[in-house]
This record gives sequence, C-alpha cells and structure tokens, in this order.
Amino acid sequence: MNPIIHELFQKSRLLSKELNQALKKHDLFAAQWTVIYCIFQHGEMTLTQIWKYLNVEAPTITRTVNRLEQMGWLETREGKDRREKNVRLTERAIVELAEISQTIIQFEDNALKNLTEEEEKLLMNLLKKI
Amino acid sequence: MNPIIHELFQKSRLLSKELNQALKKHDLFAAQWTVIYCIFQHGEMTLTQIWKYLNVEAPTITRTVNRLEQMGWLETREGKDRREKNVRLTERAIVELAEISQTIIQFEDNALKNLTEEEEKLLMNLLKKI
DNA sequence: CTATATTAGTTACCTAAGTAATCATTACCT
DNA sequence: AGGTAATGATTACTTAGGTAACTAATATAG
Repeated sequence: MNPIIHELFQKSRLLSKELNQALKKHDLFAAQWTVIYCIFQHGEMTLTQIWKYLNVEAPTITRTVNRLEQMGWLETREGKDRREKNVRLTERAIVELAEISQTIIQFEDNALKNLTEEEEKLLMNLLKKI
Repeated sequence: MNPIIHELFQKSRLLSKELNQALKKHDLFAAQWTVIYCIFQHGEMTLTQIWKYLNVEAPTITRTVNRLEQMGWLETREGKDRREKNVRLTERAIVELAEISQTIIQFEDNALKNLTEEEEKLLMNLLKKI
C-alpha cells in the first residue's frame, strides 16, 4: 500500500475541517465558499458552467446553489434557453466578499506556513501530475 | 486565493471517486477498505484506536465498523474494559484481502503513473509539511 | 414537420465526514 | 466508599459528495 494517497486524503480532510472552522464566523461552509468565489471570478454563470468548472457532479451544485440562494448569497433567474438557470451574487455577497477573502488568506497562509515559495510551486506541479 | 489547496481538494475528490470505482468489484467503498486495511496491519483494535490512527472522528468509525460487521468483513467482541469494543477481521476478510490488495496496487500504480520514484518521495515530504 | 436525441436541471437515495449531546463504564480524589 | 471526572461508544442531525432515474426544453435527422 502506497502511503501517498492516504496522506493526500488525510490532509484534504484536515484542511477542509480547518477551513470550515475558519469560515464559521461568516456562517459559511468551505464548499459553499468555493461556489461563491467561482461565481465572483466568472460573473453570472449557469449551473452547468459551475459544476464543470469545479469538477463535481450536477446534483452537488443544485443543492449548494439552492442553499446559498435561500441564505441570501446568490440569486438566480431563467436564461435565454429556458432550461438554463443563471446564478449571480447578491449585493450582500459582494459586500461581504472582502471580509471573507481576508479570512481565507489568513487560513491559507497558516496552512502553508511550513512551505517556501519554491516548495509551493513544486507541490502544485506534483499535484497536477496526478 | 491560493490555488494549491483547491488543487489538493480536487485531486482528493477525483482519487476517491476512482478508488470507489475500482473497489466496486469487491463490493467495498474506499473508506471501508481503509478500515479493513488498518485492522489488517494492526491486528485486533478498539474503535478508539482505529479513529485515532485514521485521524477521523469516533462516529465515523462506529458507522463504518457496524456496516462492515453486518457485511461480514469484521467481527467484534467486548473488551476487558466493558466500554471498549474490539474489532478484528473475519476469515472471509483475510481470504479476500489478497485479491483486494491486487486491485489497490493496480489503482495506485495507475494514479501515480506520471510520477517518478523521486517525485513520489518529494510529494510525500511536501504533503507532510502541510 | 415530426420523431428522436441531447442537454439542463432536479429528485431520490447512498456513502463519508463532521458536531453536539447522551449513555455506560471506569478512574480518580477526598 | 461515594461523588465527580474522564473515557469509549453511540445517536441524531448536518454538510458534501456520488449514481441512477427522471422532467422539461431544445436540437437534429429523416
């Protein structure tokens, strides 16, 4: 049994646990933040664009977007193609984004504090090879 | 936003999806296999030993062990301390372990095929620093 | 133009993991 | 010895992800 994959699973679990903890004060979970940030970067998107970009299955995004909409972070409207659902950030989301970004940066700095810039690049490249 | 953590989450999701696929023919999920392999390595263990070693919370192991017991992979008995629950592999689990190991090795080889031995060591060390 | 295929999204049901609260049992302290 | 604290395990409830099967709308082939 190769320990690398086990280690990768462990770190992934650990980091998402810590990230959830850090995001608690904004009343958000890690996966929810991922969706919000994705839409922030791309502007208005359809559900399909979101799940294809984030590399998850469609039902995952249906659920998360519904939850975020009912929490007031997202608003949706029908697209030109009436099958599509367009999603964008609410005013409130845009306002709070700056603060949340600070939390995220702090979390990332802490999570990667034992890695040099060089090591970060190296790790990124190795992960991409998997 | 630092892309490393995002990448790590992505690969973790992708790998566990693929591992689940590979284990389907043994009627097992990745997390279930992790518990079986853990007990195989350590011999009879208590629930607490398992969840501390695997770095997950207790309820996760309660659930997985219950499921594996009812599927015939594990058997449990009360420990000397009557709070404890000792878990060990069944005969059937020991017999099938060899075959499953083959599946796992094949999966790992495939997952890491783009990495040299050198890169694997490097990746392992970088992950441990997180 | 109509029948069929494809696409976007949803629903139902599953595993995996977490937190918080609870129950039994054992340890410990006075 | 008796009351309190700590420990091992479980239960209830939540998020996050997956698959399979479905509906509604649009594209496409004949």
